[in-house]
Amino acid sequence: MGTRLALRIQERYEELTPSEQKLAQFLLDRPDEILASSATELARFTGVSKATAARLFRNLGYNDFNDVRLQAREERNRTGPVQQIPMPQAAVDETVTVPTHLQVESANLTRTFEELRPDVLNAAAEQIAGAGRVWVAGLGIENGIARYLRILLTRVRPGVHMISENAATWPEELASTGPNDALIIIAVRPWTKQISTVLTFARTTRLKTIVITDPTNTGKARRKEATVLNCHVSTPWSELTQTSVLSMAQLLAATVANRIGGRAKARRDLIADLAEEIESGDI
Amino acid sequence: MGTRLALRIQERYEELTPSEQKLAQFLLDRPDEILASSATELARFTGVSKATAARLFRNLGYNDFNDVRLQAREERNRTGPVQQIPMPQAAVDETVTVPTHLQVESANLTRTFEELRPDVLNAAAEQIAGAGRVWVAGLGIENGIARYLRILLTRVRPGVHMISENAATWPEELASTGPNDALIIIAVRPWTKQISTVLTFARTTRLKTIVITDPTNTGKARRKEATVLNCHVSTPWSELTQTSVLSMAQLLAATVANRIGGRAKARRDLIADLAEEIESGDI
DNA sequence: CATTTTCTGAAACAAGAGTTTCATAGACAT
DNA sequence: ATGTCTATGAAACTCTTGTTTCAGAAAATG
Repeated sequence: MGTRLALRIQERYEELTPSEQKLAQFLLDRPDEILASSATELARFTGVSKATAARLFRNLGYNDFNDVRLQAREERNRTGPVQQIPMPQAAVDETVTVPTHLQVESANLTRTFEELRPDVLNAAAEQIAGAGRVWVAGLGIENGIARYLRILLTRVRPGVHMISENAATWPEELASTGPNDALIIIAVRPWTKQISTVLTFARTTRLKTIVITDPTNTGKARRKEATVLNCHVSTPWSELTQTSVLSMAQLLAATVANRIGGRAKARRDLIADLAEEIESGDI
Repeated sequence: MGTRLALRIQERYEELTPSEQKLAQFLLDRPDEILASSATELARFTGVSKATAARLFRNLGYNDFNDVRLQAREERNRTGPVQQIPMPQAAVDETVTVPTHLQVESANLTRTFEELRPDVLNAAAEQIAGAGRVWVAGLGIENGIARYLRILLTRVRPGVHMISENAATWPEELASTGPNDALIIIAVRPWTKQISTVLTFARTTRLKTIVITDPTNTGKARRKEATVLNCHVSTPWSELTQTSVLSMAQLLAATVANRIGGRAKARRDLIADLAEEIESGDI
C-alpha cells in the first residue's frame, strides 16, 4: 500500500484546486522526492508558486510542510531501506533513450505490483469468475487495452462482452446488465464525466464493478464502492505509459483463470485447438 | 560501487579531526541520510556542532553543504547498471502470485530493451516519420495493442490507419498503399500464414515494413527485409504476456515524436486541447 | 610548566525556506 | 454587463538552515 500522504491525496484529490492537483500529481508520481527536495523545489518542478504549495499541505490536513517531511521520513524508516527503482528525471531535450525507457517502465511496474494487495486482486478475480456475464469498458486510448483484456478473459470463461466505445449508447447497453454481472472499467487519467456516471449507475444497480486506474482516480473510484486496481503510469515527459495497465490486465486474467481452475484450462485448450484448425484450413 | 562522497571520505579519513570522523563515519554507514536530512540534523545525530559539519564538507573538497546534497541527488538519479532479472521457474500448481508476476514482467522488459539496438529503433522511427501514410495491423489478441499504437501515432502525425481485423479484406486495403507508405505489423507467436503473405506483398511493393514480434519469428520477418523490433513475451506458464510489446509500441511512438520534433508536439497539444473542450462541452 | 598549535562549540551573521497577506485575474451566476 | 466568489502568484514576513568568527579547551611541543 502507498504512503499515508498518497492516501490523503487520493481521498481529497477532487477537492483540490487545479494547481494544487498539479503538485499533488507530482507527489503521487514521485513520493521519494519529498524526502530529497524542499517545498520550494517541489513547487518549481511543477510550475506552481510556493504559496500554492503551502496551501496544498494545509488543505491535506497537515500543519506544516515540516509535518509532511517528518511523516515521510518516519515512513521510510519503518519500511526500511526501500530498494525501489527511481523514476528518472526528464532530460532537457525530451529525447527518449532506450535505457531511460526501460527504467521508467520498470519503475512503474515495480511500484504498481509492490503496492498491489493480493486480497484486492483476489476479490476482483472472484467477482469476475463468479459473475453471470462480464462487461469490459475502455474509452479512447484505453479501448485497445480493454479489447486485449476481453480476449484474455474470453479464453478463460464465456460471456465476456465489450461495451461499445461510443459512450452515447452506454445507457442501452448497461440497461441489459443484471446484479449478478461484473463490469470492468479501464480508465486512467484524465477522468471523464461519463465514467463517474457509469460508476454511479453501477452502484445503484448493485453491479459488481472493477476499476483499473491510476493513483489520481483511485479515491473517486473507491468512493463509488468499486474494487480498484491501481496502476502507476507516469513518465518524466508529459505522456503517460499504459504498460503497467496492460500488465495488470494480464495478471487479472491469470488470477481469474486460477479461480476458475480446471474448466478454464479446458476452455483455453479448446480455443487453442480451434485456432490451429482455422489456421491450417484457411489458405 | 560507492558514492563519490563515500570515496572522498575514505581517502581523507585519517586526516579528519575526531569529531569530523564521527560525522564522516555516520555518512558512510547511512549514505541515503544525506538526501533526507539537513546538515544541522546530521550534526545533531552524531553529537557534533553545526560548525564542525560545515568544516567537514569543506575539508572534503566541497564548497558547500549544498554541493554535497546536489551531488548525492544526482547520483541517486543516475542509477547504476541494471541488474539482470532471472525468469522464475513455473510453480507446480500454476498459481500466479503478485511477486512472481512482477518478476516475469521485469525479466521480459529488461531483456527486450537491453537487446534492442538503438539504430534499429531509430531506423523504424525514421521510416514512420517519413512515410506518406502509415498502416497498422494486428490480428487477434494483438489487435488491441495495434489500436493503442495507432492512437499514439495519430497524436504525433496525421495519416495513420488501422488495417481491419478481417484478414479477408486485406488485399483490398493493401492495394491502396504506395511505396512511400509504412506498414507496422504486430505479430507475436503463433505466426500465421497471412502475415507471411502480407510481408511478401510488402517487399514486392517496396512498402517499408516494421514488424513487432517475438524472438521465434524474428528470423522469418527479417528474411522479408522488414525492420524487426524484438520483444520477449514468455512466461513460466503456457500463456504469453504482451506487456513488453505494448512497451515497445510506447517507445516507438515516443521515438517517432522525437524524430518529427516540434510539429509532433504542436499536434499533441492541439489534440489535448480538443479533448478538453469536448469533455467540458459534453453533457 | 609555559607556549604553541589544533580542535571545538557558541554566537553572530547571511542566505534561503516556508507562511501569510493581498491584489488581481478568471470563472460563474445574475 | 455587473457583482460575487474562487484560485493564484508576488511580495512581505518570520523562522530555520548553513557559514563564519571567535574565544576557550585540549593536545602537542619545547
